Amino acid sequence: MPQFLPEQLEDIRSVFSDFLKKKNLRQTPERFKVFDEVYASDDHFDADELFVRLKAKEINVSRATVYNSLELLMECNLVVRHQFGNKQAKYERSFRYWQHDHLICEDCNEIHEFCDPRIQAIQEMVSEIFEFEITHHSLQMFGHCRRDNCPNRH
Amino acid sequence: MPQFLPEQLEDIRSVFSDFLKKKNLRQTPERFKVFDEVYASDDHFDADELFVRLKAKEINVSRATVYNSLELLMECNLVVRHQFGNKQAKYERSFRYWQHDHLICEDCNEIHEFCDPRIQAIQEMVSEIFEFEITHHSLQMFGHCRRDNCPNRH
DNA sequence: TTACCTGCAAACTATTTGCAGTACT
DNA sequence: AGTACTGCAAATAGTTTGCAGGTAA
Repeated sequence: MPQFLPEQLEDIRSVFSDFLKKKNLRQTPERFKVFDEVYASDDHFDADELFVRLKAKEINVSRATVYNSLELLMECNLVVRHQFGNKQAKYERSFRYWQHDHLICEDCNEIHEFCDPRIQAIQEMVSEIFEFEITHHSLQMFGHCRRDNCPNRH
Repeated sequence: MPQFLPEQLEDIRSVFSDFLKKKNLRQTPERFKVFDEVYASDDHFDADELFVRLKAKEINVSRATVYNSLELLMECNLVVRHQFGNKQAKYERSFRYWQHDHLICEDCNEIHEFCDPRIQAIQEMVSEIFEFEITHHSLQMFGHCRRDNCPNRH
């Protein structure tokens, strides 16, 4: 996932800001601290990781507020949540980074991203056959990477 | 998913039985009660649902044993577990019913199954590109069905 | 000023674990 | 007979909720 330039970040920040305004929600510093931390990271993280990262920077935002803010960021499509099979949800920023799926090594939990247009085609076909309006999908492939230093290597 | 004939069921039951024997695990009545209930149902259920179904038939098996037995049934490929985004896992029987994916209505939670060979092709390509040995995948499509009586219809 | 928001801790939900007694093999 | 298994209840993990202040608008 690419890193954003400062001015792009400013634009994305205002997407969040506008969303809050439109919904008559408050622009609290905590919400923007969560936003900043999310958009400073370019990986997949869980809610607690985000909480810890903030704490490490001596930014004190409660866990409850982290969850609340992630929820809002998901509502305005700046964050997506994934359920990779473990019990805790993983999040990632998603501004202009819609369609991609995940490949996960079950030995070292490394996550790779891929994108294949055939998935879109399958989606359209399934949509037609079942007469569904499909809004999104979730595809993960699991297996074993072949890195030499992968722990518990298969 | 098809229902099984009594003699097929007997064969599948012996797959479980043989598995337990090979692993030096005990053939307890509780384990077979769980097996029977799983193979009597042709839908997607969670652990608690199975527990309740057994209870309704006055078959008393503890929740802990339900989880334990489902784990064993997964080990011998008679059951698969799915994480559909909600926090509780869904299970379904999987004897000779390997490759299929799921389409889920977010309004009524109805689950449909589909199968598309292109997914296999994508899997092979991803496997090659990332040098992974892919063991399995998990694909769900989410959306809105168009049934008239779908609650909270979109 | 006035709700909405935050932080805290308690509640909750799904699942796992520890332990004493039970029952396969 | 011996040890794995069961049921129960308590522990755990991730997330949500209730409530008493705090604060954006």
